[in-house]
Amino acid sequence: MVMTDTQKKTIYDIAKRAGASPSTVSAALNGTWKKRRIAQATAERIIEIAREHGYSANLQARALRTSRSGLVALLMPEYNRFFSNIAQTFSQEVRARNQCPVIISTGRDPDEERSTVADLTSWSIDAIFFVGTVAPDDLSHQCRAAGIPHVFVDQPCAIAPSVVTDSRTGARILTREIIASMTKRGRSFGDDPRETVYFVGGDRTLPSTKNRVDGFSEEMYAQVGQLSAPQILASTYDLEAATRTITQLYAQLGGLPAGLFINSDSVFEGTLRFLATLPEHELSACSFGCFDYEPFGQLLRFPVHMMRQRHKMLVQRAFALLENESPPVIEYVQPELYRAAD
Amino acid sequence: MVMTDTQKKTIYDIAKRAGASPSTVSAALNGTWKKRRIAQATAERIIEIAREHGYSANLQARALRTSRSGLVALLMPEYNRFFSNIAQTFSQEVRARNQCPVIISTGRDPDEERSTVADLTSWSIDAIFFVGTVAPDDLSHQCRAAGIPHVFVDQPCAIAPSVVTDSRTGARILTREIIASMTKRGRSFGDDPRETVYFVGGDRTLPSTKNRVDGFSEEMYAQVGQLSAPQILASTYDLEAATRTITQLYAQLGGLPAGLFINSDSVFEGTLRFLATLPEHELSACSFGCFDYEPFGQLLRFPVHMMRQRHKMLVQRAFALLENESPPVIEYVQPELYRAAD
DNA sequence: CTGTGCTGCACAATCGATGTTGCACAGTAA
DNA sequence: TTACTGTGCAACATCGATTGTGCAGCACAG
Repeated sequence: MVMTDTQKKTIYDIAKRAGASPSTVSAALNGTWKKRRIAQATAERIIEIAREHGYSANLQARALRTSRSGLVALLMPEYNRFFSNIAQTFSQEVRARNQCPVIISTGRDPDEERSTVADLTSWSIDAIFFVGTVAPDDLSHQCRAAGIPHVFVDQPCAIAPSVVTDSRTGARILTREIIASMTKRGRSFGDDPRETVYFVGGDRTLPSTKNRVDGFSEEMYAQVGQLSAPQILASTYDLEAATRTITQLYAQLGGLPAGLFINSDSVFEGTLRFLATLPEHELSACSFGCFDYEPFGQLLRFPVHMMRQRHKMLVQRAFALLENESPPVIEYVQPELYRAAD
Repeated sequence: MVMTDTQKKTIYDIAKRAGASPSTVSAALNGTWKKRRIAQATAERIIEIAREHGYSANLQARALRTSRSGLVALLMPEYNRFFSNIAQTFSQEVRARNQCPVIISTGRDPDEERSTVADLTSWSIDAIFFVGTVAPDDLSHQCRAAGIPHVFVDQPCAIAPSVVTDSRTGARILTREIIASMTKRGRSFGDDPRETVYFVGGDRTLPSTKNRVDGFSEEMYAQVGQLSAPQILASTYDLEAATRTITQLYAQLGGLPAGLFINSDSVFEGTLRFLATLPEHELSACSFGCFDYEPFGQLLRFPVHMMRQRHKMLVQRAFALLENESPPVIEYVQPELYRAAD
């Protein structure tokens, strides 16, 4: 292991040391030497010399020449627990393929998303994973124009392969659980606006929230036969907004409702900031469900049912779609119910 | 906005359209046209044409030529809450500088770290931020050999600029809070091994844990005048291991101790998996402190004091050190105490 | 009319890796 | 000996942007 100098090593340096030509060195090092009819002995000698000199290829040069960068990008809105899990899995999968993960959060800003994709195309990115993006179709067009394979996770796109959680079914199941929990607490649906379940958080203009609202509504109709518009308070995923929403709801109803369907991790956190100020008995009279899994949710002062999205499966299926050059399809992954001890 | 074809545009294409030479186009587009004595009219015409044609530079080519990539990397162990916060801030800061963040988790594996840095050097990375890495000195040498500016966050390095939380002071303060909480609960230190505080989780071979153990020990000595070796159970940050540790401790003591110093987010989660199985009165008899901030910790069935690390400050100070080409120094950032309502 | 200086730009080398083409040489068949 | 087939490798063009250098053309002084 002789590090003669700390300078960059190129195939030209190695070629000189090995008494060979740069093209031979290149072939030896990237394994194409057999195709190129380089003698095995020559190849091995070159590889050994490269190792000794700590050679590592200049990836910009390679990418420029081959127009493939070995970079795979993940665009996500923010680093909350769900997206971080996705990022973690993504990172592992990419590295397992000997590529380099590039993870970027765009804060749910469509312009930011557009310009990020533009940046990435300048990098000859090999593929892009979009997670929870705001304007999928635009992004897909951008990628298509640049010839970049891409896939959508957690938010479907009509014109590109997508893998999403089956939010509608998941929401039905979670709603059913909340209602069952209410019944156990001896609460029943009535004319008092407090005696029902409220849906809090998320953005109805986005498919995932829309599907959860649909699932929630369907189950409410099926079980209770009634649902009023004000029961659904879904305009944003913002944490602070969630705090305001629940605060207002509490003021308006003169207390907590009988049940709360909490849409997402961040909404959960925002809601809890208000709930933390309430006395124990008010909390234990309400039935909670959260569409996202938060481990700490198991240890709150009150039970919370949770829908866990299977991030590993989502990402792995997304890779599969990419690698099979899938046409635009939407693949659904079922979430898992975590049932709290009531 | 005429998109004649979806193919890649190069400065050569633009040059042809503008009736200029590629070098002139290059100068016009990257703002050096004044230096190169290009007429303002020419520059503006070229810029306009480039915009019309949706030109965007091939960054590989630029990086190859200039040997600066515009990529800034962050290496971190995993995506827990603390590191995700760091990643979020990092991402914003990098993009604010018109560069591209590359975030990679290496799972606390030193080999993984080494090979990742090797990969990154092949990308002519402009700078690397190391967060919570296992073997800082090796990594620093690697970077130095490749001429890559770098900085350590949350884990100091003797031979490179570092920004870390003042863990020792933080641990003293948190320990003091736990002891105060015990006193409120009417528990005092005695011969019964349950009547004291235990330190759980982390890796004593790592500086941050070591400093927290030191702070913990100092405060225990100062306040109680006694401390026994078995009180410190710090061998890993692993979540499952934390569950096992607390389970064993409980079995061994025949119950919870009077106080628990929980080292880090992930250890908190692991510990809670066991604590969740205990009855309320056992939990409320114990005083908890966690060295990390977890918002959900405010809403558990029992109070938990927490030390919040200031991730934004950590990252911003790290950028400052990098940009000033700081010599090897260790900069300390004070964490903030979140005091639970006992 | 020659020389000097400035303006405005084009030319060409360069970064490092890739892959196509082609050449020298050895071996074999005719 | 000649022609032909393979083998093993080197030369060279190429990817697209940057940058040092050079050279027209013009104005103006001498």
